[in-house]
Amino acid sequence: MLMQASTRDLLRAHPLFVAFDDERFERLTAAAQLLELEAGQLLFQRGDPARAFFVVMSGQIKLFMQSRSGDEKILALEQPGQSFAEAIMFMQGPIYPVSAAATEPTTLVSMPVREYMQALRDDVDTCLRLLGVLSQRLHAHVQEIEELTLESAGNRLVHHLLRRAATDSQGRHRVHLEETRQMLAAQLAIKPETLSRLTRSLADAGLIELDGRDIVIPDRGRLEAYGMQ
Amino acid sequence: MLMQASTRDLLRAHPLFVAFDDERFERLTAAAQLLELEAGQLLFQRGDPARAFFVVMSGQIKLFMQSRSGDEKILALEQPGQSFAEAIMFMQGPIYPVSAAATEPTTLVSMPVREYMQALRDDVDTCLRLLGVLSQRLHAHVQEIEELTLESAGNRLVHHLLRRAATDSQGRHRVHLEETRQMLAAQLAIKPETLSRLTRSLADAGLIELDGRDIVIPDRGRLEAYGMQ
DNA sequence: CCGGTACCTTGACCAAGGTCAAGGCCCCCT
DNA sequence: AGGGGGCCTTGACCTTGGTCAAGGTACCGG
Repeated sequence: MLMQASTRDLLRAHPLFVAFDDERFERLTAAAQLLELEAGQLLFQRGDPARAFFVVMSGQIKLFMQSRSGDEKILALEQPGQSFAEAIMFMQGPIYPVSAAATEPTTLVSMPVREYMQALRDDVDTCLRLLGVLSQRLHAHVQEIEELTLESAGNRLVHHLLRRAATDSQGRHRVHLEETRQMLAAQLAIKPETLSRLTRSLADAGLIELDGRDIVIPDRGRLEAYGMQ
Repeated sequence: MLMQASTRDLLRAHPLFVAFDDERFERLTAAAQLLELEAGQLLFQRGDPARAFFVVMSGQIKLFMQSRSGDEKILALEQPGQSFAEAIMFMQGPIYPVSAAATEPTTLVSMPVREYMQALRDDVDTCLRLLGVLSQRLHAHVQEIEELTLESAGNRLVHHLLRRAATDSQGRHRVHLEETRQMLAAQLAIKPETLSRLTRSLADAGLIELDGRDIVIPDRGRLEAYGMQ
């Protein structure tokens, strides 16, 4: 694999590679491939035979599923430094269970399962890290199931905003939306129209302020209280 | 831990223990505890500090979550031979993310995380099996998220029935419900009233036949076709 | 055999969120 | 500056599934 130093460093620091010794890391990068995707390009589709997992180097990957009628649910947006589809290594029928596409020009490393599994067998430390990664993902999914079944669309939006909020230069809580509203709706499993109505009613109640691609939270405590009922 | 031979055999054969050598297995069973729960008894609650995971020996454990208003969603029903809550071993804040209760008189083995983790560190084979277990669970959850967001309640019921259907003595596809209708509803994340209406309309359409605690599927292909739209 | 209790079913009504259609806004492109 | 396209918003209406209340049914203990 041809690789810039920055790419190599990002991969080297990843939990699934950091514990390997240099020799094994070299062997793995030699087996890996560097992929470049254009905005919108499909990486794999649900049902495709799975022979590799991936680490994002730059750009963004959308993991999603589609209903027969074309509705889309976004399971995750993977950012630089994050890996995805590692779990397919341990499945009996190695098939991607969801689809993946780039949302913008994206570079990623494709790591073949065969080679990585060989390395894993000799490295308990990396096994344990991988267990940590999968456990975290499992927990996130359990939480998502909980919200989907027990919370209203409005509460899901509020929790999502609170989770993503960062403190800006003026010390205010703020969510910067890189993605379109449609994509945010697809993450929350609602329609864009509903998202629009929900943000409006939160704004009308003074719980959030809309500022272009940003959403400002003037009083975090008040929004949290609202999300609790 | 006091243990009958049958209990010991069931544990010995479990994926998370089968690969250990006898000495290590002895040390682990010595550290484990055998628990007896009555029907309805709570094992742990969401948020409790997590210091052990569990293997069901007999009976049944319900993993569930509750909304503030008391609605219940059942995440899984764990049967004899199945383990649960292993993932808490690898979480930063070791806390159970869901609640667990026995649905009937139940015996289970409580395995302390500390001891098991030590054993894991020396046994790549078991690490890999554990990765397999978690991957499968992850996949199941992804599928559940997909059904919750992209399928109607009716389709979820149909898929659930098709997944559980076994061939009976007359060669007919049949689902035997050990649980109450309310519990089935809580697994599907719908209300008992809705479940009742859905089974009725499937029965009226001749797609299923109700037979006490059993549901018979006279024509599997026809039900599958229905579930596809 | 009777009565109680919990579970299940049914009906009438309601609410959350989806659908469809129209219009507005923003941004890019020339 | 003008025009076009995609995105977002809004409004009117509809559908799905939930809510509430009233029976019905099955099983259990006496």
